[in-house]
This record gives sequence, C-alpha cells and structure tokens, in this order.
Amino acid sequence: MSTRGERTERTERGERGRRGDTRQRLYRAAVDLIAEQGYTATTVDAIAERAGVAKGTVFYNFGSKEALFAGLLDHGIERLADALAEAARAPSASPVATLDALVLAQLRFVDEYGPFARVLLAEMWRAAWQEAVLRLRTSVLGVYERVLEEAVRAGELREGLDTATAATAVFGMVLTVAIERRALRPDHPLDDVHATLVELIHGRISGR
Amino acid sequence: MSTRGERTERTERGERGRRGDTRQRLYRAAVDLIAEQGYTATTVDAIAERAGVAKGTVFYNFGSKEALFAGLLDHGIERLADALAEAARAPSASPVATLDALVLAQLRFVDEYGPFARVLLAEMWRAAWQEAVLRLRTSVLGVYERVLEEAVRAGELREGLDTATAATAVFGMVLTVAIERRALRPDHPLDDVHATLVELIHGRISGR
DNA sequence: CCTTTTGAACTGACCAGTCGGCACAAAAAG
DNA sequence: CTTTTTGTGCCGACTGGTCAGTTCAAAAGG
Repeated sequence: MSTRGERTERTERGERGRRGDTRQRLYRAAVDLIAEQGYTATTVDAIAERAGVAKGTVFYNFGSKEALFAGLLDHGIERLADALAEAARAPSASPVATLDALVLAQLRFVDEYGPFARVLLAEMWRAAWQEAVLRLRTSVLGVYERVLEEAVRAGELREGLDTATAATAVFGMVLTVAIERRALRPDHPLDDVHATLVELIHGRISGR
Repeated sequence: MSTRGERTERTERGERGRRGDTRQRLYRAAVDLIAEQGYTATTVDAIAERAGVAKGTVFYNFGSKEALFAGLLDHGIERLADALAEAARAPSASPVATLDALVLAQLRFVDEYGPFARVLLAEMWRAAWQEAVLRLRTSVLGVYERVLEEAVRAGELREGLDTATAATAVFGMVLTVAIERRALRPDHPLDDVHATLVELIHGRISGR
C-alpha cells in the first residue's frame, strides 16, 4: 500500500536491469530463509541482509513483506508450470509416456528449486495465498489433468477416471517424495525415484 | 529452559483428570490456530483465549510455546500411527487389500483431524522438529512400509520394489489429496476419492 | 493441604514499515 | 563542453507496536 514501487512500467516485468537484479536476489534470499524458518519467523531484516541489500530496498521494491512473498510464489509457480508445460510439449510415444516425462520434470524441478518446493508444500493451503493456489491449480495441476484426460481418450487409462483427483494425487506424491529425498536421502539417484513412482502410477508395481 | 512444566509424572501421559482436560483443550486450540496462521504467527495469548484458559495455565502446563507444539505433534502422530496400525491389524484378504485399508484409514484421519494434517504437512520438513519427523517416519511410514514388504513377499508386488520410497509416495499422495478435498471439495465423497487412489496404486488405472 | 488455575502486570527483545537523505547517471540548460 | 536538474534505486536509523515468557498473590478444586 506504499505510493512507491512498481513505478517504472518501462522495464515491464521487472526482470532486467539493476532493479531486476535486486528483486531476483531478494526472491532467492527470501525463499531460502522461509524454507528454513517459515514465513512469519523470517524477518525482512534477515532477508535484506542475506540478499546484501538494505532493508529499505525491500520496501522500495515490493512495498510490503506480503507482496514480496506473493511475488515469490507467483514467480516460482510460473517456473514450475513452464517446466511441466515444456515436458508435456515434447514428443512422446503416448500420453502415458508424457505423464512419465511430467513426473521426471517435476522431480528435476524440486531437485533444482528445493527451497521453493518446501515453501510451496508448507504454504499451499494457507487461506492468505488463495490467489497463488488458484494459479497453481490451473497452470500446474492443469498440465497433469490435460495429459490424464488425453490418456483416457486414447484408451490408455480407464474411462471415467477422476482426472482432477488423480492429478492432485500424482502432484502431491511427487512433491512429497522429491522433498523427502532432498532432505533425507540426497544421494538416492533421481532416476531410481522416478522409476519407482512411474511403476506406481502405471500399475507395473503389481507382480500378478 | 523453564523450571516448571511436566511437574507431575504421576499422571504419566497426562491424559486423565483436570490437567489432562486442560492440555487437550490447549492442543485443540493451538492446532486450529496454527493450521490457519502458521506456528510463529500464532500467539500464546490467542491459544489461551481460544482454549478458554488463562495464559499462565499454558506455561504452567507446558513451560513454553515450543514445548506445547512439540507435544501437540507427538500427540497427533501417535493418533495417526494408532489409526493406521489398527487398520493394518484388521484381517484382510491380502497384503494389497491391507494397503487399501491403510489408505482409507489415512483419508478418514485427515477428514477428522484436518487442522492437524495441515500442520503436519506444513511443518513436516522443518529442521526444528527433527524428533517428531523421526517418530513419523518410524511409526507412520513404517506401517506402510511393512505392508508393502509383506505384499512383495506374497508376490503381489514386484520383487525389488523400493518400499521406502513407495511408502512415502503413498503417504504423501493421500495426505495431499485429503487436504485438498477438505479445503476445496468438501462434498466430494470420501469413498470416491478412496476408489481413485486405490486404482492408482494397484495399476487398475490402466485400461490396457 | 497440595495441586492446578487464574489474571494481570511487567520486561526485554524483536519487528514491519517509515522517512529523510545519498549516489549516480542521463537529460536539460546554459 | 560545463553546469544544473531530475529520476531512480538504495540506504539505515528510527518508531510504534507486538509478543514470549515471568512473576505472584489469590482463588478454586479435589
């Protein structure tokens, strides 16, 4: 609610130039700290210090701690959605093969942006960030859901499958496993994890 | 840190009597508020007020906000572990059928103790609660893992399956879906959700 | 009586947000 | 070319308020 910030529309999405740099540094510092301590426990002073920036700069760029966090969520969700959309766009043998690629892409995303993934998992269901959750559901879960529907149409998955629930299930499964791996079993090879999850989804898990 | 709290070992697990009542009320109030606002944002004053208890009582019973929260986590994890263990103990046609029962039990638990489930999901990977996480892994995930191993031994699941990863996967999948259902689709019948998840796990999802 | 709870006052630390000012580059004026 | 102005990004001390935890005398309970 400051009169400042977002003053220059010249740089459009604020990605370029000095200011863009500062914002990236603040996102990074904030997500790291919030992943460790939680949103409320993370002070703006600490974020500024880790980013190598004065406290005033945070408010100059974002107006409030909440706005910084909202921007951070949007930014990360956009990256995740892009990563999944790209994986879905790549040519594959079948819709189910595309699903495998989505799982791998999500695993890789968490591997690379672990702190963001933890923040996402922790804050996903907080009422305060409704807007961001909505974006997550349409842009990220939407990718899963579309691929699942395609697989149903192609006859690869059972007709009448509740694709919305299945999409959430796969997303949550991958997120949980990937975060656990990063936290407790970092040398467990990503491909092994991917193989196990894919088995689970395909039903190749069954020995019958 | 405080010299007070945990004074009487007479009531052992502090479940009975006047003091036990107070503790239960405090657990409930705390878990509700923390689910909504997060740990740090929830003040002891607010917890005491919602529990209908004086602030001093919180510190008389738990010694600190942190100890209250640690007790709350332990308490909830124990309940969850009990619920799953009971489901696993019930007679069933096969290990895989037991797995289905576990999923249903977990769904029901989240349905009943939604706020706790949200707190668990949010705080699960925070370094501060290492001890509780360890208990979660041995007592809750352990139930899943044992059933999965049994299914492997019975030849119902593929030999060599990474049961540890699979256990985490199923647990995270169910937790995510159940919380999403509670938050956004409360009238979606629990049994439908259960059916979809069970299909996913069994591989009956495949139409081939 | 001994345990538990109450309620209110107090402290000391901590924190989001503010504000006046600095640095610097590029444009405008001379 | 030199000087002045302007806009932008950044700085960091400061403020007003909040909160965990303490203390304690008195009451309730069993």
